[in-house]
Amino acid sequence: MSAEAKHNPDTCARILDAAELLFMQHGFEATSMRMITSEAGVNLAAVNYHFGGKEALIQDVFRRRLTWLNQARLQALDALEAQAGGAPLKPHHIVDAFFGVALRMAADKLGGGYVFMRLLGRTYTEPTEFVRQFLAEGYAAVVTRFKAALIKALPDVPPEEILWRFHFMLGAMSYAISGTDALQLVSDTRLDEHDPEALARRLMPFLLGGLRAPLGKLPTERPAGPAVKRKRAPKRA
Amino acid sequence: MSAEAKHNPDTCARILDAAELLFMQHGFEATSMRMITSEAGVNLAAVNYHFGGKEALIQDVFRRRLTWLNQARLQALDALEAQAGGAPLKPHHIVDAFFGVALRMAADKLGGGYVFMRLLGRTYTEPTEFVRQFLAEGYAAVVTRFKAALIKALPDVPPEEILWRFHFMLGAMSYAISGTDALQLVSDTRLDEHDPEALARRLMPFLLGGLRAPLGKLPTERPAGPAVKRKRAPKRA
DNA sequence: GTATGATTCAAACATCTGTTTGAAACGAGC
DNA sequence: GCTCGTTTCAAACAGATGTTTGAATCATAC
Repeated sequence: MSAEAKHNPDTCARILDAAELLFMQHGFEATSMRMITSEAGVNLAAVNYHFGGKEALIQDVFRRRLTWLNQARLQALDALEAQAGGAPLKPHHIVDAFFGVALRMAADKLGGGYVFMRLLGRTYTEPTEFVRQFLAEGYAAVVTRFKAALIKALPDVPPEEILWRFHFMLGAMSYAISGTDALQLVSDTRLDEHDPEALARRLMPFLLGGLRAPLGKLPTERPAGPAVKRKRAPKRA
Repeated sequence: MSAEAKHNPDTCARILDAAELLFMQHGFEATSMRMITSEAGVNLAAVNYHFGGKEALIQDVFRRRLTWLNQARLQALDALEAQAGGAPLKPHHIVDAFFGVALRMAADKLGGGYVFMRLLGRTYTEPTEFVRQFLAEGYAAVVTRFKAALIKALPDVPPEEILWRFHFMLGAMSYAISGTDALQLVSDTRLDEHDPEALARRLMPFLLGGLRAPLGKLPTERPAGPAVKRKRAPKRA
């Protein structure tokens, strides 16, 4: 049961906080119940008592913040569309409604939004089957709405291309939030950029630049037909 | 020992292939020795005999392909710089030397490059401590070289910004390769785009668009200090 | 043939995993 | 005082984990 009705709310919250942090740091499988309960300062059996098991705990960790995040995104989009009154939105605003909201949530270090967004970022590429399906349900409505808005806002970009670029943007944001840990992997200069404003100021132009980039050229050769490989098309040389 | 000298090379290769695949699918912690050895069709003790343990196996899984990948990247950059003869390279070519090489490796489905690139993509955000340090060593030289080339090629973008955008590009590529699995999470329309040429044609423009995007405006207040912003160069509306 | 070293194999190692249990402690209502 | 439902707790559960062991098998050289 999701931390309401009966159940000690303090114990539940402590478990959720500890699990969120440890899942972010070590992943689901590498985080044991004993790590969680000892970090939370509760008895080992508490997780099974309050949540029912490890899988249910994982889902509640996401549920606690993901519903809020996606609702905030939809509300931001609603506000934009209401203000525009039928006219296509500016890509800049759409991107901000989706990614800006997430970045501002990640800015909330004390409230735990920061930890959660990092957890969410790494969960995209580490999809345990039941977690993937769980995430898919929560995201279906949001992605549909934003995809439609982007298609309307970018009539020059084919819809299929927009979906891919959406995907690429998710990747860039995920890395942006995972942030310095992965960056120091890639560079000796440690960039302690945990200022969310600055991060948004870096990421947003990148996302928009990629989203509105001119389309890639089709391969010049291959004139017609389903990829019949002819003798050996001589390239320039 | 890294699959050379003594040791049955067939057994070692089968273990590496199985481990690579299972690590990509389930992650390191969730993949047991018994899964690996049974998938490879070898005895349970074979991993410890040939590699010394699970951690050493993980490192060899990466070593097998990562050194080749990064050397190919450096060679591509070498060729570009030799051809340019001191002149700054075109960003398009630098990006292709780094990400294009990776995408072409990912295109090698039969040779295992595809599985490996997906594994590598998800490993960035799932950094077990010892794996992170291991990756950092392999990447240090490459990133240094490419960062320098990009700084030279993009004099308008501050070096720090370039490093971040490098990071964002890594994220986008990681998601691009993790590809459809995460995308179907985000959309009902299944995009079976496993054609690497098409993927590169989608990703490259996105990366370049992000890399060359105009800088984000500083917060409007904060008048003085470094980076004095002059009036505001008006672009086309 | 035998001898030697590398490789495989089944079995067991201690330790950790998620979960369950039943009794103890708690807190409010009366 | 007592009772009742909720919550905590230490202990144990069966099963899986990575690793080790010592004998069996193999290949090769003599």
